[in-house]
Formats: sequence, structure tokens, C-alpha cells
Amino acid sequence: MGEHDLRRRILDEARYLLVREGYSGLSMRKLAQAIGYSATSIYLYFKNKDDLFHVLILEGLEKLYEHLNRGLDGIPSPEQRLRALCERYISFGLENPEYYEIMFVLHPEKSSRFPREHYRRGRKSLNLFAQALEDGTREGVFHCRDVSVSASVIWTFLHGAVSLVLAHRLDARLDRSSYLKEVIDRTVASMKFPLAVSNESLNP
Amino acid sequence: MGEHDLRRRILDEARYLLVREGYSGLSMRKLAQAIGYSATSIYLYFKNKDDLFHVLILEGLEKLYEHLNRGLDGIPSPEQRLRALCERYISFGLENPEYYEIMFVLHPEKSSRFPREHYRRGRKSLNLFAQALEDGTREGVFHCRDVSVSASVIWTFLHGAVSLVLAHRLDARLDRSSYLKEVIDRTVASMKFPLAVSNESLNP
Amino acid sequence: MGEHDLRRRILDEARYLLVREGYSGLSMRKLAQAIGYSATSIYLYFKNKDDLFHVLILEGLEKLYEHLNRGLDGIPSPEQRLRALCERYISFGLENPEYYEIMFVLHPEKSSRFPREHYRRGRKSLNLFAQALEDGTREGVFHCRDVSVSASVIWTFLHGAVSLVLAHRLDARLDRSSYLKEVIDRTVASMKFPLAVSNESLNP
Amino acid sequence: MGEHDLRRRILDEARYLLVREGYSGLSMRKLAQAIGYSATSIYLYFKNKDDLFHVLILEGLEKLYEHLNRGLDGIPSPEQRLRALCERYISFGLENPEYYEIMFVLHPEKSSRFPREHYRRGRKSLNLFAQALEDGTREGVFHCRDVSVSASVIWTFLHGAVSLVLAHRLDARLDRSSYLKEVIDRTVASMKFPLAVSNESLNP
DNA sequence: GATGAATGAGCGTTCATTCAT
DNA sequence: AATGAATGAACGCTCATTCAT
Repeated sequence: MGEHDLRRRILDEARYLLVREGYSGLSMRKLAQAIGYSATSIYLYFKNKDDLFHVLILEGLEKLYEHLNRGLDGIPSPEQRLRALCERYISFGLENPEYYEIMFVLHPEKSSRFPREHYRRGRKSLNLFAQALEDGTREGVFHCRDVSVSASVIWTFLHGAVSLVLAHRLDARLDRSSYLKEVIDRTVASMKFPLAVSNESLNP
Repeated sequence: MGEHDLRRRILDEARYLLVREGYSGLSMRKLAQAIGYSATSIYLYFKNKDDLFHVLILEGLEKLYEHLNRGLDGIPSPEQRLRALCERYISFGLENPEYYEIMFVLHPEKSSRFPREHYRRGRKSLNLFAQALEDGTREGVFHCRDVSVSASVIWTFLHGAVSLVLAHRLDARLDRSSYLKEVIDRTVASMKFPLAVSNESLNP
Repeated sequence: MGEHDLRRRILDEARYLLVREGYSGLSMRKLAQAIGYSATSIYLYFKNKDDLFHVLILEGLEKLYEHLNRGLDGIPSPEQRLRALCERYISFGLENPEYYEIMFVLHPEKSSRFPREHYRRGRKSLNLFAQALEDGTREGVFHCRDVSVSASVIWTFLHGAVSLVLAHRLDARLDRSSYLKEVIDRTVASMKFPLAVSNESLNP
Repeated sequence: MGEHDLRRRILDEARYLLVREGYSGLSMRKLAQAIGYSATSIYLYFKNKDDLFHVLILEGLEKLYEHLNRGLDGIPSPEQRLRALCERYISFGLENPEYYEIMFVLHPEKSSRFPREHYRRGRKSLNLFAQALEDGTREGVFHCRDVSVSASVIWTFLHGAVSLVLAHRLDARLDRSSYLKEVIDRTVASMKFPLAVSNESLNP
């Protein structure tokens, strides 16, 4: 077994188990059995379970960024670029449920155990949205007061969609593709609205 | 100990533990210890752990509905009604994180174990949004092709916000109240947009 | 609920549960639920689980005796009487599996907790066999050195049959009725044999 | 601790506990404590409690067969061979109460959880009896219509003896060795009788 | 680089039983 | 005569992890 092949297999099998059996179904024991190695071997490549998760998360963030960014420069129109970003975000989430869940859904109570490094990596993706908003705002097609806030808002909308779909929480009778289309349409459209001037806050 | 006080205490403590230690932190043993009773006692009031969760979920759905619906009829303007609903949904989620998580975040893989009855109750709340959309569409202030889809879209946006805030996934430097205000503003605004006629679907 | 009706119902339900769910399936909790009373109520009529079992055993021994003895005096021929006893013993066992198991099969390791009183009652039944042997020996049709030993031997043979059938341990392809007939035939026949004179013992 | 010594110790201790404390006394915890290891360790060698039992049963069946079969070919006379088999069966049962109970007495309601493989192994032993009967019938010393039925009948008689002795259900004043001798004598003798021709069945 | 052996802590759950009312 | 409330002990089992080799 060459160098780090096993490490790769562990990560891949972990993702597979994660999506097939859920978080609680991913135990070190089962993982070891699935790759055909002893449980101890996993600890040669990962300090502990958290570490393994950490690596998966970073990988996921990287993949998400690449998925979002690929050929993005070729889309000059800010609106079309934002729309493409929305579509890509959702398709990434739905096609990589294990990465998505581990990045944004699972065990938030323990997320504090993970270094803040994530956020830096995650922000790279968020900046793609922010950049489109920035460009669009300059051109007058979008109206943002603070593009970093608005980018978070867009992320919020898209995350709502992906997480509800992955968790099967939407009404089964809902037509999924028209639902997703409307999510994207309204998300993009919402950026075209001039925000009111008022400054009242909602919550302390 | 009178009547069913203990049952109430169990439910309350379960909610508390849930938000403090997460799902895996809510074990029957810890719960028992927290209320100062033996683990066995819990089984006098709940058939098993699933049953306890089931009760909490139903309670949460009921409370959410009441929170959304209180005095809603007194708001004649559909837009103001929709805005109120959005504000209330978010404030409920942030003020009742344990109910929110158990209803909409936790262990989705196991949610199939719970009867479909939930969804009926949950849909009552969704219908409040749908009704506002319906009225607004009739008045021409909103533009919806299918209010039940659009209601789901709104829910999607709001759920994205609540779940990201509860999971502390947003940039710490983000001003929360302006973020939340923008979420609500754009959510409401997005309904004012006429949807394009095109029928292309996003995902197979 | 008059006097001791409940006591009777408890005993009957216990027998029912015993045969339907086995020994471990008979818990005080389930028993209480089955009769529609609280678990505590059982303790009004029986000191504890052992006591309940004790009563069932004594009942079973009594019923077995009656089943064996009914109209037995009307059978003058010792051989026919012995044959009748064998048939009755087996039919009682197969038709009252719960009594049979509780009397002769279940938890022998704990039988020491039960008073020796059983044996007195049980011996009454054994004596019916012994009497037939005694009469048959006097008439020369049976050959017994010590009828109490031979009666135990007969019981041994019959018990083997009942316990194997109740436990479903016999080959499923075995025709049960010809098997049982042969058991009885050979049991009765074995008593017709003159025992050898030798006195060597088998086991220390 | 070399190789699989612990596995062996677990099995041996299980047998010991089984006979000393009965089936319910054999818990994984007690077993672990008895061998001075943690309960978890048992699961390194056995998948679960059923598996452990399964292994013990197979071991017992194998040992019983060897005990019955050893040097059996050296006994040409079918009658002497049958007698030897009877003596050996009983001595095995009395000298290996734990194997005997786990094979033929304990928790019959759960025996369905164990694969049918047992029965194949158990039948090997039964066939030794059948063979002796077959040979004896050919020589005219035994009279059997169907040797497989008659072999089951013999097993029945012997099992009755072993199980009653192990359960201490026989009258304490009974002389055990003359009782056992008579069991064997009459069991063998019973095979010498020509069965009647009648075909009436006992039980529907 | 990889493993076998082992564990402490914890899980959800069931049990027979007691006690005050 | 009957109950509701409560419990300590035990059950089979799984977990992430360690350590010596």
C-alpha cells in the first residue's frame, strides 16, 4: 500500500458511510471494517475522530470553492454570475450530501472544537458571491448596502434550500425542480431591490 | 410530587440539555440525573426516548403555530402580515433554540421513525404564510404562481437564517440585527417579483 | 370484583403468558398489564414472583393428579391401567404446556427456593404408577424389584417424551403420533421384562 | 496472553457459570468479571451472547458424539453396543451438566434463533443409536419398525433420566445408581419387544 | 505501516419490588 | 382492595481510544 493511499480510502469511505448511515452510523469501528483494516490503523493517519472530520470539512470547503469558481470569470454579467453561483451551490450540496452535511449541518454543538481556520476557507466561497454583488451593485443591477452582509443573506437562502432538501423536510408532494428554480429566482431577484433606509433592528 | 409535574420537568430539562449539550448529550441517564430522579422514572412518563422526542416535537410545532398566529387577523395588509410572520418565525427560532433544533435540525435520518402526524401540524404554520401570499397575490402586491411552493420558499429562507445563527456559522463580525433585518426585507421583497415564464428545471 | 376473582385471573393470565412468551416473557409488569390492573395489585395476592410460581406449581401437580386418577379404579387390568396412565400423563403434558413446564422444566436452578412440599404432592401421582406396577407384579405381568424405583423409571421415560416434544427438539420429520405410540408401547413393555440379577452400579 | 487463550477461558467460565447459576445467571457482565476482564473483551471473541451460546452448543454436540463413538466399532454385539451407548449418553450428561443443559434443556423458546446446523450435528449421535438398532434388528435381537423412530424413543428415555437427575427432581431417597441401571436395562429391554401391529394414533 | 488486545464509559431499556396513600 | 410513584440493579451492547509489539 503506497504512502498515503490508505488515508485517501479512509476519507472516501467515511464520506460514503456518512451519507449512507448518517452521523451516528459513522463509527471508527465500522469505518475500519469497511476499508478492511484494523481500527488502530485509522489513528495512524488521523489523531482522532474529530481530526478526521476536520480534514473532511476542509476538503469539502475546498471542493465547494472549486465547484463554484470553475470558469466563473467567463461570465461577465454580474446577474448571470450570481445566478450561476446559486445554481452551483445548490447542485453541489445535493450532489455531495456527505460533504455538505459535515460542513454545515452536523453536530454544531461540537463545532467549537474545530479551529477557526474553516471560516477563512469558507469565506473564500462567500467572497465569490460578494464579488458578484459588488460588481452588480456598481452596475446598478443589484442594490446592496454592505455586500458582505448581502452575501451572507444569499448563503442563508441557499443553505435553507439545501438543508431542507437533504433532510427530506419538504412536503413530499412539492415538485422539487420548480421549488428549486423558484428559490434561485427569488434569491437573485431579492438582490435587485433597494433596501429601505430605516435602521430599526429586529432583535437585541 | 403532584400529578404530572415530573413529566413537565422531564420535558423542560430535556429541552435545556438539548440546547446545552446537543442531541448526543441528551441521554436518558443524564436527563434523569439532571432532574434528580432515577433513569427508570422517565419511563413512567414516556414509553422510550423516541416518544419523549415525539412529544417535544409536537409541543414545539404547537408553540410555533401559536407564536405565529397570535393576533395575526388584526393585520389586514398582506405584506405587513407576511413581514410579521417572518419576524415571528425568526424570533421564535432564536428564542426557543431547543424546540427549533428538535423540530427542524436534529437527526433527520431518524425522523422517519416519527409518524407523519408532525407534518400535518407543521403545515398549519406553513399555511399562515400561504394565506398571506394568497391575499397579497390577489391584491397584486405579491406575485406567486403557486402559493404553496412560494410559502415553502419563504420557509426555506427563514430556516436558513435561524439554523445558521443557532449553529453559530455566520461570521462573528457580522452585525446580527442588520443581517436579520436584511434577511426579512429581502425575503418579503422577493415575493414582489414577477416570476419569469420559463419552465426549465434545474435538476433532474 | 369479588373476593378472589383477581387472584384467579392473575394465575390464569400467568399461565397464558408463560406458554405464549416463555418464562422470560412472564414479567410482573406484563402480567399486570395483561389483566388490566396495576403491578402493585399482584402483590396483594402473592408475596412475590416465586410465590406466584409456587402456587402455579401446586395447582399443576393437583390437576395432573386428577387427570391421571379420574376413573382409574374402573380399570382392573394393571397393564391397561398403566397404559392409561402413560397416555394420560403425556396428553396432560402436551395439553397443559404451561403447567408442565413450570412443574418440571423451568429454572431448575432455583427450585431449591421452593419448599419440599411439592414432592409430597408430586409423589401422589407417582404412586398411581407404583400401584399399577405393584398390582401387575403380583399378577406376574410386570417384573419389578422395587416398584418405587420402577415408577420413577416410567416417569423418566414419559417426561423425556413430553419435554422433548414441548421444546420442539425432535426431528421435524418424525411422525409425532407414531413416535408417541411407540414411547408408550415400549414404556409399558419394558416393565414386562425380568431384570437381571446383577447388582453392579453404573455411576458413583 | 497468548493467541486465543482468553477465548477458551471465556467458554470454560461460561460453562461453569451456567451450571452454577443457571441460564439467567450467565450474563456477559458476570462472565467478564469471573474471568477478570472487562465485558467489552468478550465481544472481541464472540459477536454476541447468542454466538457464544452457539459455539458452546456446537462444542457440546461434538464432545457428546466423540464420547459416544469412541471405540464403538470394537463392540460387535448390537445389544452390547446399544447398552454402551446408553451408559455413555447418561454418563456424558451427568459429567458435563453445562454442555447437556445448554444443548438440550435451556431456553427452548430461543433455540429457533440458532441455525438448523445443530440438528445435523445432533443427528450424528442419534445415528449411532439407529445403527445399533438396525444391526440388532437384522440379527433378530431387536424389533423395530422404523429405526429412526426407535432411536428417538431411546433418546427420549435417556434424556428423561439425565434431565431429571440434573434438575434434582427425583426423590432424594431414591438410590441413584440402581435407578440409572434400571433406566438402562429397561431402555435396552424395551427394544427387544415386538411392537403390536395396530396403527391407532394417540393424539391428533 | 499496521495490528491484536484490551478497556472505561456510556447507551437505552427492563426487571421485581417497595412505600405511602 | 387497589394504586401511582419511584427505584437500584442489572441487562446486552457499542463507542472512541490506547498501548505494546
